[in-house]
Amino acid sequence: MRRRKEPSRNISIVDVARLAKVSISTVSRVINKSASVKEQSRKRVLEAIERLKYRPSVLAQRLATGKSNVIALIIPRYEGIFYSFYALEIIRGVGTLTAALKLDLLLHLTDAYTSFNASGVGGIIFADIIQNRKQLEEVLELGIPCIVINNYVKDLEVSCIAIDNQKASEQVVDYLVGLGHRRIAHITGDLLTQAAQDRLEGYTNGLKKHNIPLREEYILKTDYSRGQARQAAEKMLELKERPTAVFVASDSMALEVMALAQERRVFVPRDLSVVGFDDNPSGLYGPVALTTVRQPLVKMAQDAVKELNVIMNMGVKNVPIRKKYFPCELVIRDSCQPPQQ
Amino acid sequence: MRRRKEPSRNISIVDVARLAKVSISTVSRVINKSASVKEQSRKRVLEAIERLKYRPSVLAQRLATGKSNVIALIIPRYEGIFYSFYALEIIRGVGTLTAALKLDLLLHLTDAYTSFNASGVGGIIFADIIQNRKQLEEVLELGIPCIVINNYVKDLEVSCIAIDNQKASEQVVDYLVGLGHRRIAHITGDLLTQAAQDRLEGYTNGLKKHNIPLREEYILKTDYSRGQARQAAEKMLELKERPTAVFVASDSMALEVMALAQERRVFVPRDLSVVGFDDNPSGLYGPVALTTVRQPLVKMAQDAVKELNVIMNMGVKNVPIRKKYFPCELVIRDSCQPPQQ
DNA sequence: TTGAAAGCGCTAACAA
DNA sequence: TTGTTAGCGCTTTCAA
Repeated sequence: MRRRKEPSRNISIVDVARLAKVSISTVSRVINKSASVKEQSRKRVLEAIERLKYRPSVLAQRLATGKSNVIALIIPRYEGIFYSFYALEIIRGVGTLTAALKLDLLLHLTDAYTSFNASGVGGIIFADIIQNRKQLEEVLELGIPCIVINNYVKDLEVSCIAIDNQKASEQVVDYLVGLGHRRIAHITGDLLTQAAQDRLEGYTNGLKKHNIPLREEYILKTDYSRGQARQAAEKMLELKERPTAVFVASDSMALEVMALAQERRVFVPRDLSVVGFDDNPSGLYGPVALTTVRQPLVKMAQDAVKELNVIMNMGVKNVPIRKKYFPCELVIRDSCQPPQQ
Repeated sequence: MRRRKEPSRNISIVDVARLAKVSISTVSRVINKSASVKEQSRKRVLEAIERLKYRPSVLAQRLATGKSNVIALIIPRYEGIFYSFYALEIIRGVGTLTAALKLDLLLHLTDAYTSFNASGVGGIIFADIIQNRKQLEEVLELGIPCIVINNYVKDLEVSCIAIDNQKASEQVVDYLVGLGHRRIAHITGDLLTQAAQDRLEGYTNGLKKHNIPLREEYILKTDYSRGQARQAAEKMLELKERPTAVFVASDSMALEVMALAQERRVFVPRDLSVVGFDDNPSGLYGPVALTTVRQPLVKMAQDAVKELNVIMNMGVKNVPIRKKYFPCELVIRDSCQPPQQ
């Protein structure tokens, strides 16, 4: 496996020093713009660097300074994560901001078990915690700067930024009840995720608030996949007392529900009102534009990078732990109307 | 900026050696499962590692071996890259396979200019080359293992894997002509990308093959964004001699075109046949399922990782350069029919 | 303003 | 089977 070094050694700081006729310390100084260097030597060094096409080894720099500008984004890899709008939005938010801050981004898709070697990483963003709590605990124990997004972690000393799914879901119920609905179903996401749990809780709280009794058969559980959404919808449409409205835990599932309804000649919104979650642009191009909840995923991700960067610069112990919620917004389009009598 | 090392030194191989009462070489040996170590010492080392919660520094390992298991995925950051189905599919393909091969994935979104410091990286995948050819050339010059996807680079000594956009586009024209269409328009993607160029070329070749004269006004240029797609569609629908079919360079743009057509009471497929490109699942949930071209993006990306891994293990000079095309597949759904007379 | 030298944490050749 | 030691390429004291 391991080969000997290629005959052509990499050019290093030593070569530059030799060519510029200075010591390596001086070269280091000009690279880092630290300390003062005589203009003349500086110029010679710069020239040498140019001529040799020298690039400092970030590895060696990190080893020597003990500082790394790499941040790792850890995304739990559950079934279908990659079909989710969610993942891309997070990557987008983190990706743009790390680039802007000149940080390197290590993308790590993890299952629950593989342990992640965080050495060499300056900070970590956990995009949700699903079955990988142990990883988080390990990182905290090592004192590596770290922040959790999309999961409001109550029982650990770690900063986190989450979406207020519960409140948003309550508002969805408020809205539907406001339209006159009483038979409101909920197709959940994967209840291993906090988001799905919170949406379910918001739904039940919402009903409670309006004195609408909870019905077991109106709660249909899925894993966020389109396949299960379809099954759930089938079950739902076959109920003797069919709901007049359904709140679906993601837009892509809501689209599947609408597609199935159409096949079954159940018309949205006339016969069935549908609300999704995500504000996925796909929701715009169907026969009926989907009413949904917009969550500021990109902003949340960017905020996380900003905050993490602060922690990395100030030191874990010098930044207070902060836990916050970002609000969502109900986006009303065409998929809901008052129920037919 | 630079702080002194925290008082609590990281635990290193030395600590483990001390605790296990062996030399650091022995510790290194058990970490790497290299050479043979007496079972007894091995056990002591393992225990020490456990007790100290020791994790080898990947930085130091890489520096010492000169080998890195990090591969960088460089994605050109043009407007809207992150809204593209393309980017996520690539990340998905690369992400899953790097995980499987136990490689770390560095995600780098680049504009044309920022130079990427490749030191510390074992290999690089360029996801398309748009305005960043210089980066590629630099990497090649440094002799870093590298592979380009989604761009068939003819004039550089580098392996590449691309989609056969041209052939696929010709087939689209064949199909439309086969249905009886002669007035076929094309809404292009960003012509800075090779994919968009090739699709345009396939379109023109297809027409030529069927002796259909090319019409300037039937070629509408965009940057792949939905906004420009809408503008292009508006222009197209206002032509005196309106096309009966349009081949759109991406599904998301095709959806926008269909949405606009509907607003204008131009019915798809009756009044206008539409073909997209990507096989984006969003195409399935509209009023009319979109006929499109399926491109094996994920496979291509995975193949790239495999190939890159080989290069990384064998050495750049010991692996022949290979350039290949992956074929596409026309997926016929409901958005096309013979033209009305 | 500069250079020598001691790390940073690890691997691997060599000797024992 | 083990330990000693010389790197890997850089930063950073310390002394000059």
